[in-house]
Order: sequence, then C-alpha cells, then structure tokens
Amino acid sequence: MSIQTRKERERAQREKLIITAARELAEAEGWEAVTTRRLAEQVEYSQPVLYSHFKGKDAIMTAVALEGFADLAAELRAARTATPDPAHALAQVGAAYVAFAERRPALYDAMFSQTVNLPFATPQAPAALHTSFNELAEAVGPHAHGADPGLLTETFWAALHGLVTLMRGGRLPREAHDRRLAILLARFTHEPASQGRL
Amino acid sequence: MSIQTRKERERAQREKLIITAARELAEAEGWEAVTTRRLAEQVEYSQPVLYSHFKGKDAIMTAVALEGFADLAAELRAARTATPDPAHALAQVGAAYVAFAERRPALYDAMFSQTVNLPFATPQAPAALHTSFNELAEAVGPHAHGADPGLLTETFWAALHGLVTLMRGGRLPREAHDRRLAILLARFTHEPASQGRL
DNA sequence: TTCCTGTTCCTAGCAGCGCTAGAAATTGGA
DNA sequence: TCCAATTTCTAGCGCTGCTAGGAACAGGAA
Repeated sequence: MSIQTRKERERAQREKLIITAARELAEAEGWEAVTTRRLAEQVEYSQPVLYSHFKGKDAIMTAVALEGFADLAAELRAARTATPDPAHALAQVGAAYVAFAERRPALYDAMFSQTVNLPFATPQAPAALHTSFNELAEAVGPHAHGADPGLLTETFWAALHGLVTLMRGGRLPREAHDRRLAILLARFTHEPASQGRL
Repeated sequence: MSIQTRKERERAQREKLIITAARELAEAEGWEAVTTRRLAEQVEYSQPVLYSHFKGKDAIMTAVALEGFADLAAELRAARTATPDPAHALAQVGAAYVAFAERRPALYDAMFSQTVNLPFATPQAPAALHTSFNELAEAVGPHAHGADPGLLTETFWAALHGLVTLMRGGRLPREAHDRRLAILLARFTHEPASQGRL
C-alpha cells in the first residue's frame, strides 16, 4: 500500500521531469531538437521509458502545452487587473498575450500552432485553457456593445494570434508591430459607428 | 544552341511537373505525405533529380507556395470587383480569403504557416504576393479613415489568418465562423467611434 | 537468507526520413 | 564508330519515432 503510493509518486515525479525537460529543450533549441533520444538522455532514462508515460511525442508536446496555459492565464490576469480602465485593460492584455508568444515561441507553438489533440471551446477543454480564455473575455467584454461577448473574444484572440504567427514567420515586419496592435485595439475598443447587423 | 534551349525547356517543364506533383500530393494527403521518395516516384524520376532542381524539400514547398499566391490574388480580385459597395467588397474579400484557406489548406499552409524562406513585406517579395496583398489593401483602404492603410491591411490580414488557423487547428468551433467573420468585418468596416490615438 | 514472481527497464532493431557520393547510362559532337 | 560530357540512378549515411524481447531488479514467502 505505502510502497504502491511511493511508486506512484515517483512515477508522477518522473513524468513532470520529462515534461519539463521537453519544454526546456524546445525553448532552448526549438521543437525540431526535441527528439526522443535527446529527451531520454536528458532525463537519464532510455527511450521506452518515455513511451511508458506518453503515447508518443505528440502526447509529450500536448503535456507541455497544458503547462503553458496556466502560465499564460496568470500573465493575462496580471495584465488585466493592473488597471481599472477597460480600454487600457484590453491594451494591457493584448500586449501581454503578444509578449508571452514572443518570449516563449516554442511553448506558444505547442499551445496554439501545432496540430495537437486537445479539446478547445468545449466543457471538456482543460481548466487552464478556460481560465486563459476567460481572462481575455473579461478584458474584451466591456467593449462588446451588444455583440456576443464570447464570439467577440474569439475574434480578438484570433487577431492577436494572426499578428503573432505572421510576425514570427517573417510575414509581417516586426518594427511596425506596435502600430498594428494599436490599430487592432482601436477597432475593438470602440463601438462600430453604426448599423452593425451582427 | 537549339539543343541547349530544348534541354532548358525540358528541364523547366520537369520542374513544373515536380511542383505540380508536390502540390497535388500535399492537397490530397497533407504535407507529411510528401516525401522525396514518393514525390520522385510520382514524377517517375529518382530522388537525386529532385535535388538537381531544388536545394531541398523546403525549396519545393516554397515553389508550391509561390504558385499559390497567384491563385489567391485572382480569387481575391474576383471577390473585390464583384461589388461596388466598399463595405460589401471587404466582406466579399474576407470571405474569399477564408474560403481559399479552407478549400486548399495544404497550399495555404505552405504559403502562410510553414517556416519558409521567402521575403515578405519588402520590394524583394514575389510579385504575386504583392498582388495578393494589394487586393486586400484595395478592399481595406476605403475604411482606413485616416489610419495607415498598409498597416490596417496587415492587421486585417492577420485577423483573417488567425481565424483560419485557429479554426483549422480545432481551437475555434467551425459553426460560429460566419458570426466571427461578421464581427471582424463590422469592426473594420466602421470607423472607430472616437479618440483613436493611432 | 534464499528463492521466486512480477514489474521495470534497457538493448537492439525496424521502417522510414532528407539528403548525397560515386558509379552507370545516356547524350551529342568528332 | 568512338569519345567526352552530361545526366541519371543505385546504394547508403545518419537521423527520426517507435517497439519487441530479454535482462535486471524489485519485494514478499519460506
């Protein structure tokens, strides 16, 4: 009984170790450097041990992504609650989102770019993911002006995601990023002037 | 001399054949199915022939992407010129962009998602890419209201790109796409109501 | 303490990947 | 008809994700 729990505890610990090693390796050298061999060497176990914890490399990336959602949620929350002004809050949250993506691109990819088998936008989605989305929604909500807040949040999120990914792929010049973000914020902060048939 | 030109012509023809085969294979089974072996078999040459035309697999993907830009530009142009109303034109162009991405996801990925070594947003960028961007800019321009039209176009493009990629990755529910697009269009069609300090 | 059984782990290897050296075959002119 | 230059292919390198099968190591019973 006690032995059993000890073994389970050690196993869980080792699983955390694998996830951390994968994330660190990805953040240091990119996901293409995260091979099962290198990862196994890093955690000082053989490759099959990885497969006793995860079904495959994709599952490891998914586990890394899951950790990332919690981090992102925390940073978004900090940005949002730093100011009482709704317009400023949206700007802060938008900037925080981009900053996260720029600071931890490999992690961001695992979360939002890689084809990964995670439920999004359903109750089955991981809690940390809901939290992240809700942080965005809290910031976007005050600017809904009658539009569906959830959909508005999704749209704002998509715009941020597009800015981030196109910039990282070299499709958008980096130096104009702040101005693009300002344009986006202006369009989402103020109510559409008229006849918006949504 | 004539022999030389014939050889060059045949070589160019074969290069086209490779690009077409790569695109078709990618569109049929995804880029992960486009291996140099399968591609070589498809064009009925050995692998090293591919490398006599392209530096590597990435270069082949880049060539496929280049073809795609011309297609996209044509479809955007058709959508934009189908109506004289600026608001409607923007909606048409946005819908056409999304439709292109949804109809040809593999091609779209090569153009905008894959890490590919193409100059964007500079004079050195391929002509077809400029054309595509200009089509977007033509549709966005009328709604600039003093903002920088180029940056506004980039921002609108990023939003469309975000919607498309998040939806394809299962991050956004497909059934609400039309409403999200409508929200985006409303935000970009109408002037921000006030004090937009851009 | 010694054995036994069940678990845990590693060695070794498979099929496939992008890519390339060097031999074979083909071409076109002398 | 032969030769030189070009073109093309065969074969293989080092790597990938992944796994079968045997070795090593537990922990409980005698």
